[in-house]
Amino acid sequence: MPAIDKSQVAELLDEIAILLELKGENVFKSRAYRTAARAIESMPEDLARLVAEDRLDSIAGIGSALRQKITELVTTGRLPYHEELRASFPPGIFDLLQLPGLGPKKVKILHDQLQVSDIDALEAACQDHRVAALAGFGAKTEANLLLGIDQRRHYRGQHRYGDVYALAESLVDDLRQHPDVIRASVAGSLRRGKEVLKDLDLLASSANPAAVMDAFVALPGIERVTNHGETKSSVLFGNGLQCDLRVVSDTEFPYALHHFTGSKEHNVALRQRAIGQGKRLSEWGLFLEPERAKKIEGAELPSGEPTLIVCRTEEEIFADLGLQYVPPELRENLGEIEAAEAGTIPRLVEWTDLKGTFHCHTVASDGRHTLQEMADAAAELGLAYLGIADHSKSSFQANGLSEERLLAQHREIAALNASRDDIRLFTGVECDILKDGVLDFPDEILAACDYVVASVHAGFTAPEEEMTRRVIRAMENPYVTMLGHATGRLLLRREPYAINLEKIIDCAAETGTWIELNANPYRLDMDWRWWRKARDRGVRCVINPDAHGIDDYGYLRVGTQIARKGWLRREDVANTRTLAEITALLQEKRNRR
DNA sequence: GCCGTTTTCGGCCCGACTGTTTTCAGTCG
Repeated sequence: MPAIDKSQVAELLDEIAILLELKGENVFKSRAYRTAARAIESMPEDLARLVAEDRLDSIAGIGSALRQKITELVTTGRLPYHEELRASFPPGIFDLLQLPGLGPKKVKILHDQLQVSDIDALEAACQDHRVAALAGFGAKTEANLLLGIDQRRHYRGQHRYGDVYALAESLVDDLRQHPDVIRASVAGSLRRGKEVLKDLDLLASSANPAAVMDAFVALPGIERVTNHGETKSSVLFGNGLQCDLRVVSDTEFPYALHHFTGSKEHNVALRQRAIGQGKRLSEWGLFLEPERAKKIEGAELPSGEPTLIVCRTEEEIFADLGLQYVPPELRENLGEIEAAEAGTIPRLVEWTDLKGTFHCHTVASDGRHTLQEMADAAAELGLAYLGIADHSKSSFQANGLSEERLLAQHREIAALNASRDDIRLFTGVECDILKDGVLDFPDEILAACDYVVASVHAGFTAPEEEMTRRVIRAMENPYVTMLGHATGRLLLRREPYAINLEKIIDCAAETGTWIELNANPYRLDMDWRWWRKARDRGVRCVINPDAHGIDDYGYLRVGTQIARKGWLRREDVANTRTLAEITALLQEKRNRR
């Protein structure tokens, strides 16, 4: 039996918490399970050892009942208590909880009174107006639920970049290990760094495609093979992600890679350019077409059959077309071809350019790791500085810090800084922007921080004008260094709140406030479509992981690709600066008042 | 279900917002 790990235990405890809520149990009981889940997840010790030595209840939040259950789970791999709880509800009930406006209480009512056990049943009940007739529900709730169901359908079949790229990399690695594979790469929208994808496209070159295909469809983790051909196969993973692999000859590889990377709009524009030069570009090659060439004024008149213009790489394809190389992230036909022609494609920021980062949480608010652990992991990653930013007091749900706790954390940080020289910690706070744009802490507290992230965490439904005014007012506070997750969106889960980004960018330019590129894969906020404009207005970007644990530093890579997609260069991103430079930059921002 | 105790019970995290209600429950952050 494989050992069950901490995160699996935590996940199971969280599920028990949900089931208890659905049962209508004491809310503090379910909260106790959640607390225990967080405690297990974030404790440094080895779980199996703690169980073996019967020291579980030395952990705060774990008493005798949870000690017994966790011990049973870890030693036997099973927990009948959980299995019985789960068996008392239909599996579709968890989907219902995902709908906005539905919590455990209402789901319980729907389940008990209308026998609604999944999304489809809920939709039918709403359409029959059986839901509105229930006590505590009404016409508006019914309409909102239908809207939520609709939105969910719209999201179905789409995947977040952050949920896909690790799988994609391991698949490409697997392909490269195969003796018959010459070259392999991710293609499609993932390679372009799109924040949301419909499927995953892979490409390989080989002289023996059938062998590569056979190996591909047999890779672990594949749930179903939907297509298994000589040059193209499609498989389905457990999370519903479809993955296509195409295999071509190595000669065709660069053309195919360019073609399957897209975007369609970019490809169309590039093909038109080829035509203008008497050439033809497709997934199979770049050809010189004598018939086309003849029509071009002043062109030499070659004769005979179309001939392949041999390109070993994508770079050579662009070069033959008289263009600078266009990185995949820019291939959206949003001006990249014109820029490549003019030679003005910038050197885009790379994730190895990042020297440090900001906006990281600790156990002081809702993070999973201590200050020390967060610092150690960041140092190990090679970061020279780390900005801490736990929640401010209004974020009760996230255990936001009071003034006193914040200042205590500052002392802790000062002590850590004094004791080590491998990394420098900056004191900071993720300060809530309250209803009218007032910040959650007075200026003297903000002034005591090395930097401040200002974020909206409540009142999402305000009209655009009000929200914009609110955020602008916060940004006008000279102690605010950067704006956190500018639109509050959660990809494939929650739409952004209404806000006028044009005005926010203008305000950032005027006040020198940085705008965060929140690299959390659910957020990737501000959206890449706005960054080029922001950059041109002189607005500084800062790529932050919004880390709630040491594993979240990996988001920085995702965030950097989104920054690239927004045409950002190293100099546009504040945290590419060295420690000395960033220290000066923070000071410079403060001095603007 | 945990915790702490002036210890074996009683408190446990707060407040805005929404939609349902005429005073509040549920959801969300």
